[in-house]
Amino acid sequence: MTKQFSSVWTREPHPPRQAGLSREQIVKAAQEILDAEGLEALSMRKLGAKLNAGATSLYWHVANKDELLELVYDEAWGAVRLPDPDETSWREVMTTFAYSLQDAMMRHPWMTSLIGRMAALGPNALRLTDRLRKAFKKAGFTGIDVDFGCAAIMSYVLGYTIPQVAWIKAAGGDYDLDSIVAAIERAGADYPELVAEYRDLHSHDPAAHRAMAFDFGLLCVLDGLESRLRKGAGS
Amino acid sequence: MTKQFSSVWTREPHPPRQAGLSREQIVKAAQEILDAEGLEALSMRKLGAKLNAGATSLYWHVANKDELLELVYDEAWGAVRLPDPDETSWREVMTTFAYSLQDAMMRHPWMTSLIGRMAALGPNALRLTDRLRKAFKKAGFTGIDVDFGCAAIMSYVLGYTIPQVAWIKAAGGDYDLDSIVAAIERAGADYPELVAEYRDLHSHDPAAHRAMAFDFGLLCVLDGLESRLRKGAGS
DNA sequence: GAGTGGACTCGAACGCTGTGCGAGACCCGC
DNA sequence: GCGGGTCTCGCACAGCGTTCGAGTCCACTC
Repeated sequence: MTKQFSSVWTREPHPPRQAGLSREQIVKAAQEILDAEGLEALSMRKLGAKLNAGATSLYWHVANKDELLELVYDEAWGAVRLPDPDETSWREVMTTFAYSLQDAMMRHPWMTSLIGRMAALGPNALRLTDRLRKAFKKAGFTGIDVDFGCAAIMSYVLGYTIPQVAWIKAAGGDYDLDSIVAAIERAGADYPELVAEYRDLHSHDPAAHRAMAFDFGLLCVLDGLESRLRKGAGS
Repeated sequence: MTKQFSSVWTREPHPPRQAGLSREQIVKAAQEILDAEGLEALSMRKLGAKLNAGATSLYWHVANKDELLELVYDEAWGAVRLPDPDETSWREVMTTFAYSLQDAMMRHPWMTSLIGRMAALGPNALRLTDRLRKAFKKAGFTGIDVDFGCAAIMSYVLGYTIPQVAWIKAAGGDYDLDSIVAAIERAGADYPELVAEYRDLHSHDPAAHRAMAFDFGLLCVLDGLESRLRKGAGS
């Protein structure tokens, strides 16, 4: 940023405190650091510096780092889409939801580290579960089966994506297939068959393979849910 | 610890170096700390103290803390059971595997924090995936469906258990239902319906509910897999 | 205009972390 | 006795989250 001729003497009334610090601003900056550099790179000092503020100033707006993480975490949950079940078929709603959730986790890899550490109890997360439950009810599930259904599809998507993201991280962040395969080869000398199949598997487009594998399991879950729906048990 | 009359002069030949430090010993002690106090409580200094050694002595046997965590992590994977597919039905093998994996994660809650952070490439983890693949082949899956099947069941179990463990942690480690419900009530004032259902849901035995929900999703996945097996596609 | 009180910022400091470094201790084969 | 490899560890460094208390600024009231 080029500086005009202006100094302490000629500046406008309120330049340093430009609207001050706000909670939303802090959360937004934190998310940017997290997305760009990962969970371990986020420190209060760095975050303060990014906002042209002292590290300890943040503690006026946020109780501590954990609370800050909860805020960013819930913000990320807010990006997950779940179509209106009144306008779309049940399976389509769930499919869109599943892909949207996976997408959010891929775009914010730090989420996967938080899922195992703190419960998602923020307003966005609650809104999402509420809407997910409504979608299941709309589809015809009743009683405790609503819970079970929500848990089933949620579990699958999380469980598929979390290790996936861990692998991407382990490979250096850019899904470098060669290094993954190399690591497996180095570690798995005792299982030549497994190594060979892995190598064969990943010689094709990895993104396409990932999408197919995700879809396969998703269809399994949805088929399983649908057959239970048709049996119409309802605890 | 009370000290006998003994000093530098009267001690026996090799008292301090009592068999020295070993990698296995370190990993074992680390696992004990992790199980008892959680991931964040593990520090190199504390681990050294537990072994009556200096913190930096550990670095002779282990490259750094991350490598140490990989070792303990893989050790935990080694505890997961997968029955011999020659002696048991396919679905039973998978069910036992699923419950054993869930059990391992429940007993070592720190695992859930590591799954999203590092890939499971240790010998125990590789052996397990190798055996899982063999079980799927034995069941009749072929080609790429073997991978897809492994991913599907693995994903479901991980995805179900990881948030579950996070909730237990959030509730203070002892699955204190009241505090979970209270937290939801506090956070979810906008979704009275959801809160009411949660409260109703958890008023019964939580462990039983957890088992039922887990089983429900597991059956969905297994049914979905089985129907695909019968169709006998095989990419 | 002077004064007061709340909102907000921030530098210094504390106790903690992982880890590099170099000095030392111990034991074995010469 | 004497290297030399194996192993231990105290010191130090940079960084962390967080507390505390002093200080700045703004809006308001006399």
